[in-house]
This record gives sequence, C-alpha cells and structure tokens, in this order.
Amino acid sequence: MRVLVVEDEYKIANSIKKGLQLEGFATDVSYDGSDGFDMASGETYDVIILDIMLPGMDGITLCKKLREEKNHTPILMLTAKGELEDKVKGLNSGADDYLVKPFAFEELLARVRALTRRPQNGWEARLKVGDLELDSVLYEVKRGGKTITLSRKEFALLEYLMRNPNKILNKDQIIAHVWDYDADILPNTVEVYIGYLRKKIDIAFPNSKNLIQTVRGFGYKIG
Amino acid sequence: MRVLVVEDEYKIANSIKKGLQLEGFATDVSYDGSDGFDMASGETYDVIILDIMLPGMDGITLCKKLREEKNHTPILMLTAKGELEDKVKGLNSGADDYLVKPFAFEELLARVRALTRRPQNGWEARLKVGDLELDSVLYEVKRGGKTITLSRKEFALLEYLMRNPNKILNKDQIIAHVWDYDADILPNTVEVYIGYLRKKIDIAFPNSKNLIQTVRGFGYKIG
DNA sequence: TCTATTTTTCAGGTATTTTTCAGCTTCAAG
DNA sequence: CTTGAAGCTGAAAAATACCTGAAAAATAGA
Repeated sequence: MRVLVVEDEYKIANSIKKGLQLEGFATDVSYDGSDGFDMASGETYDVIILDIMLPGMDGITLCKKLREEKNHTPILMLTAKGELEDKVKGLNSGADDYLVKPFAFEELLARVRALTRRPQNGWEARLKVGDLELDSVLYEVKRGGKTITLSRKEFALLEYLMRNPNKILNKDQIIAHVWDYDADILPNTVEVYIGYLRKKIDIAFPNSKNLIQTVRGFGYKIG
Repeated sequence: MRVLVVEDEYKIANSIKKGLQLEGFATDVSYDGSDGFDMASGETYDVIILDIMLPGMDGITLCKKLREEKNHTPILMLTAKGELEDKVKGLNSGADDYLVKPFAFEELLARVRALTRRPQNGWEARLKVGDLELDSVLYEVKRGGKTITLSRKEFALLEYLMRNPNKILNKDQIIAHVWDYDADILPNTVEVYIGYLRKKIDIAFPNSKNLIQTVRGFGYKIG
C-alpha cells in the first residue's frame, strides 16, 4: 500500500510519513507542488495526501491536472481552518475527501484507511480489552455491560490505548497520536487524562481488574 | 446491489459514491459519457445514475443507446435547475426518474431505493421512535396521536435522525445528509434546527420523555 | 410584486471540557 | 534513610461546545 504526501510544512509532512510507515504504508514525501505532480503521475500510489497551499504548484491545480490525465488515485486534501472556500474548491477539483488542519494523526489514519477501501487488517470498529468494550463508530464504551460516558479527548485516548493492548505507550507517543500535530501539550496533561480514565474505568469498578497500568519510566499500557 | 454513477463533476460524483457505499451499494463511477456507456453495457448494474451534461456523450444519448440495445436497467437522471426541457427529454429517452440539482443526499437515496424496487431492508416509509411517528410519504409527524407541523428542513432533519435511532450523528454527517451537497452551512445552523425540533417535539410534550439528546463533543441522537 | 414564512447567521451567555499549576506521593538507587 | 525523578491529583484558568433570542437573508405563495 503506497502513499504520497505532498506538503511543504516539514513538521507535518514528516510526522505523517513516520506515522504512516509505522502503520505499514510505503510513504513518499514531496515538499513542492510540481515535484509532487511528477511523482504522482509517474508512479502508482494508492492514496495521495495533498496540501492546498504549496510552492511550485498549488494543491487544487495539481489535483485537476492529475484528473485531466485520467489519474483517479484517491486524494485526501488538507485545508487550513476557516478556508471553507478551499474545501469546496478542493472537492470540485476532484479530491475525494478533505481534512481540516490542525488534525490528530489518528484522524488522518482513519481517512486514509477509508479511501483505500480494502479490508484493512488490524483495524476494527469494536475493540475489546478484558470486559471493557469500545465501539469507535457508535462512540460507546461499556464495562461489564455498563455504559461509561467519556468526553471527546478521554474517548480518543482510550481508543488509542485499546488499539495497542498490552503495549507500553510513552507520553510522547500518546501526544503524537491523540492530540493535534501542532498542540503544545505538557506530559502532565496525559497524566491528568489517565487519571480521568482510571476514575471512570477502573475505580468505578472495584471488583474488576485494573486495566490501565503505569509502567514507571516508560509509559502506560492497557490490558 | 450495484450502482453506476456517470457524472463529470467530481464533487458530486464522489459524494454520491461515498454515501452509497456507506449504504451498502457497490458503486462505480465514470466521469465521461462514452466511458460510462461502455461500463453500463459491459457490466450488469441495478441502477444507473446519469448526469445530462457530460463530456464524451451526453446523458440523453447514452440513455437512448442503452435502451436501443435492450438494456432496461433503471436510470435516474440528474438535471440542472431550470433545465425543465431536459427533464422531459430525459424521460422520453427512457429514463425512469429524475432529480434536480442541487439535491440533498437523502433525496437521491430515496429515489435509488425506489428504483431498485426490491423490498429494501432498512428502509421504511413510516418511522417510529417511542410515541413519535413520521410518515415520509405523507409528510406527517405525530406524537401520541397529536399532529406536529414542521417546515421542510425540520422534517428532513427529523427524518434523518429517526432513520438512525439511538445512533450518534455529528454535525458534519447531518449537514452532508440533510442539506444540498453544495450548501455551505455553519455547524450552528444544525444547533438552531435541533432547537426548533426540540421546541415542537419535546418541549411541547412535557409529560413525555425527551427524545432528542445532545451528546456533547460527539453529536446528537434520537431515541 | 409584495408578504409571510422559512432558512441562515450572529452575538452573547452558560456549562463542560481541556489544560495548566502546585503540592504531594511513590519508587528506586545510593 | 535520603534524595531526586516520575507520577498523581485537587483545583484554578483557559478554551471550547452548545444553546438561544433576535436579526438578516432567502424563498415561496398570493
């Protein structure tokens, strides 16, 4: 599964690349619009992630030119917040989906997976760890059949933990996956959120095993 | 259930494709009239969605040619607003139904379902949630036998909610399904309409359960 | 065209969520 | 036992989501 990222902001491009590679996508990056166009029309990619504001050639033009030469590779456009017009232009020019900046990596991943449309191994809508269940489509969390109400960030964090059961995740990893790429978050914020989740998931169920565990010096794990 | 979409405007074609796929239709797209004709006569589809204005071959010609070769696949024609003549020509050329652009996705879905003519599982004309009833053919809404008058948009929103009972729907989803594909709507508009519905459906019936619920950070649900 | 209604935006208020801060606890190494 | 780093937590501050009355814009009906 091959992905091309055309994005001039070094920080964003590289974090996308690193993240996608870890998920098993072969990822190429171009920091310039016209280079990106050459790569896209020369090689066969399964998805193209395309920023709108680019040096060389803007994303909308790039997209249109690709479509003109009958290249129908799914395109995910990145648009800056507030530029609603761009979103419309982007979809008109032939993009298949768009994502508003700044975004959390897991959001991007979900959309890339939707665009590849192949039964993605390793991705499940319903996650289960012990007697704790999370439905990432219906936004439902239950433990032992009892519903648990979570806020948006609490949910996102729990989902990330449950997608990596029994794996130790450090605070930097958690921040990179759950928070927007430009968020400037203290590690302590993760600690606070772990505390919130513990209260709702473990402390509220005193007769069950504690699922969220601290691994001092390394991070946290669930399971 | 297979659908072919022949439409050169990427934005429309892709949003139809995405929406139909989520509803369980296997959807192919052609952005060109003569390519579309080849696909339609080569493969077996259950419905063909056909724009009139097309590069390569216009929709009316395409439709006629299909009928000439005894292909009676149901055809839904898309006509631009004001082109009433086209609508007549379209029906004369052998199309089964037409839809005026711009349309909301749910309108298209209803017509596609009607054309497949098979008892579509999951689609009902009369919806019921608690003691709230909605008839999508007669445009009638009642709660506990008492008639409720709704405007067009209020009705469309309520119908969408009631077709997804107990499911959390976020504002983007609601906009994509209830509003025209080219509408540029603020999320706040959805909030306002939820308020209108609440006034008529919940607040007007103080002895009944509140059916419309806010799930902060995620969206709204009914049930 | 004019008018009534519907649709959409705007601005201000409130409640909740998110983030930070500061002090406290725990753990492990010496 | 002491010490320092890592983690925990109550509470405050900041940011955000949602609600609502009212105005503006668009639309439909006469």
